[in-house]
Amino acid sequence: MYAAEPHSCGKPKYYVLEMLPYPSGALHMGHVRNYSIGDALARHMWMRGYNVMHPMGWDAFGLPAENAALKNNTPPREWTLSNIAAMKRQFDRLGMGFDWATEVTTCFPDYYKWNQWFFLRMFEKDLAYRKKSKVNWCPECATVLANEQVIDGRCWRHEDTIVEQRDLVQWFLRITAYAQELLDGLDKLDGWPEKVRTMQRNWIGRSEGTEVDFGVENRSEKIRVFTTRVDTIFGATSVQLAPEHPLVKSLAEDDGGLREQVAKLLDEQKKAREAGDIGEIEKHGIPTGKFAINPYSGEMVPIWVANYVLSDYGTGAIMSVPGHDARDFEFAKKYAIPVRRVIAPSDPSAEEPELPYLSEDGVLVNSGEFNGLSCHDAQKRLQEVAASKNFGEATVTFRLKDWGVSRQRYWGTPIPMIHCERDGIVPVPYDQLPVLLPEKIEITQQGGSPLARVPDFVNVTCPKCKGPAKRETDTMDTFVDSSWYFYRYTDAKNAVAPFNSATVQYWFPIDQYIGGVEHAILHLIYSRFWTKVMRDLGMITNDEPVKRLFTQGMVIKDGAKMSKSKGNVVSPDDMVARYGADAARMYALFAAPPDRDLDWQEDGVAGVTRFLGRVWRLVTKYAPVCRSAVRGQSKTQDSGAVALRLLRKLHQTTAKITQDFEGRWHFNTCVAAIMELVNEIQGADAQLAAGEVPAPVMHELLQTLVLLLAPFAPYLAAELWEELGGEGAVLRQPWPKSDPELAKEDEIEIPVQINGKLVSVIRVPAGSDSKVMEAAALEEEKVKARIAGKTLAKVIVVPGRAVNLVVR
RNA sequence: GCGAAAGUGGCGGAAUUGGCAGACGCACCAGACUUAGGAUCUGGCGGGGAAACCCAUGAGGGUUCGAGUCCCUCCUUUCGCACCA
Repeated sequence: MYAAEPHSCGKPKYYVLEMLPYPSGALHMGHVRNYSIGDALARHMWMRGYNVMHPMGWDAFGLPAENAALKNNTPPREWTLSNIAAMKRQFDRLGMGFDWATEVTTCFPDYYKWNQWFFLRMFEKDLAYRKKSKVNWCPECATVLANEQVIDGRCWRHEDTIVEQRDLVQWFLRITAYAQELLDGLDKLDGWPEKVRTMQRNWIGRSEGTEVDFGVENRSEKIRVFTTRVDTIFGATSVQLAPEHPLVKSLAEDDGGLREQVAKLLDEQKKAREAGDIGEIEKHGIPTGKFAINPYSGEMVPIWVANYVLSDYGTGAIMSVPGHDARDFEFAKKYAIPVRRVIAPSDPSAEEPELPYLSEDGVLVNSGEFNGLSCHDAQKRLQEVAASKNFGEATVTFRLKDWGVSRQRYWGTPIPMIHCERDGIVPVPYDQLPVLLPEKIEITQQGGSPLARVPDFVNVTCPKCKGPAKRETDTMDTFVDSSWYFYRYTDAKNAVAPFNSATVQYWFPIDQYIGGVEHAILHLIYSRFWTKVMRDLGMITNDEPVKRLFTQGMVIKDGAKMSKSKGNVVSPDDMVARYGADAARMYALFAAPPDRDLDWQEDGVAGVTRFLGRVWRLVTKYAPVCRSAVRGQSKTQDSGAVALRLLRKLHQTTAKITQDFEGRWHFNTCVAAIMELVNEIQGADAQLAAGEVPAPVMHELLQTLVLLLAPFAPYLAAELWEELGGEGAVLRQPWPKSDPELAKEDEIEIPVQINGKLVSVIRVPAGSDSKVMEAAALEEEKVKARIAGKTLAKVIVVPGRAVNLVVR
């Protein structure tokens, strides 16, 4: 019933997707909200006649399975699969219309085989590589984390655990190769929230500038600095090195005192990082006693080591220009380093602004042959000089780093690589994929990957030399799994390729993706990267995976995020048991607009249950009348005022909801509109009971009501559809159309203001022109009384809206 | 510190473009039905006032015939970024 149809079905396609859950064992309210939104949209689009893909799967690898294994002595696979089964039952109880035929479970070899396949392809393209590097280590996870998984110096899963820095050899994916394209692509993603695009822009962190080599007095080394303001280089009065800069190490070799002080600086830096406030660190520095040579001026400036210079941004060294940089100014004041003006206002008669002068609006002074150039021109000119004299160049620096994907854990995709003493790193041949994750192994949280202690797994034959070799024992970051899972849905059973390209081309890009904003720079940047890689491998033609992204708000309770420690967790199962799935879903849509946080109030759910009960009683009461309606019988001919009024409300409601699905997505007001409609029908109960509304009208009223309800309360809609004698499944019915003629009011209420203050309300025929409205307003008793004896200075009439009388 | 979003009854929230502030729901109050009601139905429900009316959308100013909505200043909350050179 929920399956997508073949491409040849002739219908337009619509791919609606919600982020797949981690199989923790139970859905939470955030899930209920997320999937209620997606499911309502899928059902609506289905009824609108689209070929809808609405799949679901499981992000099934990850550390919690290992923790559970340790705790309960259950193998991760078993734990994961039983969780999936339990959560699937929850989904079914909630009535979520997923197509389970295309279910994807990332911990199954038929899926992770393709992670390995992609890894090998990336290795061939030099997009996967191994290097020793400073990496983030979470002691709690006992594994490495990607930069994106470190938040304020803490682990994204353990917010109390400080991430350590370790030097390790790790596998990386070269996401930086796409940094510029990932950035440029954001401009075109106008279906994405601006917030998410901004977050990604900040994360990518593009910065244009210049790299310049400073010489070092009496040494052959150079200090390469990165600056965005090379135009201020004549104002550089010192050079500042990061404590971990290689030159610092070499200077400290024959200077024990320096070594000690640098160690202190490093320690401060580390502590600040751990406290999550590197921005607040008190600036500290040590003069090395050595001098650097400004390549433009030949000037000698002291070399310092400073705790605020980061080794992993830019070149790990900066030129310090206190006259034109706030931070350098602060530092220079503290250590009595000279401050020099090198930028003056363009207007020579203007007063010289106080230092530090940070603006780029000005001309160079005290800058030798470059005096008089504007900042902008000077930057260009200085870059040209540096390039021609071979001591520097224009560069672009990104904050984005390559994606470290090695994890020293068991429950993940094995990295398909072999270490051979003779041949080095040898990829596993494609025909030997998948590298299966061994089962029945002992899991511990210490001493590296658990896989390293499985001899059958580790010891292999080198594919090249056939000699003994060792398998890579790290597994992949689980964000690899979720970087391309939505492509697999389109062709989930494919045994010879990750997917069929033509099928993907039909379905992609995803028309609507729905999930939490917490993945704004994790999953959502990785999957954009993966899409670009697959495109460059010739597998797909789209540049971006997702056309429209929607980030729903959080579900909170009593003003706080639901959490076990706060004891304010509401269980979906409990809600379904007590109020029903329809009520729980509908409340999740009704209580707040989808993009805002939602405060879960149980009384509110009870209210929705009451409402659904009213609908049930109303529809079943008049179902016999509806069933007696003769097909094709005229609806409006012999209808009285009540019938026409109800039909009008019905068609207005239909128009409102239809319009909302097309973009605004204020489902809270859609539910409210349905409630209003029901209130109006119910308010006419006496007339209905007296038979004043003809059967064909009752038929249209109630059938349409049920259809409007179908995306929001699927169970009730299905049952009532049957009650009304409707044929086929509700989801197979065409979405109701609003007839503008029937929806039109014939008389409208117009507020009448005097000097902008509301005085009265008049009723005029719809479409009345200004003259008619003005006349009617002036005729109104209250208005008459108010303007008696005064001068009518001006009359403002907004047709169909308002009348305002300006009197003196 | 920088950037973004938000601030409306006792509560969640309505108010496409400036045009009746408080839709819809919750809670509460009153009534009906009832042996009973945590069921159902009907009505009320921003504040002041007997009423006519007046006041009210975080605070203060402005634009306008008219401002919850647009502009300026400030306050508060949430989120993101933060020695990024």
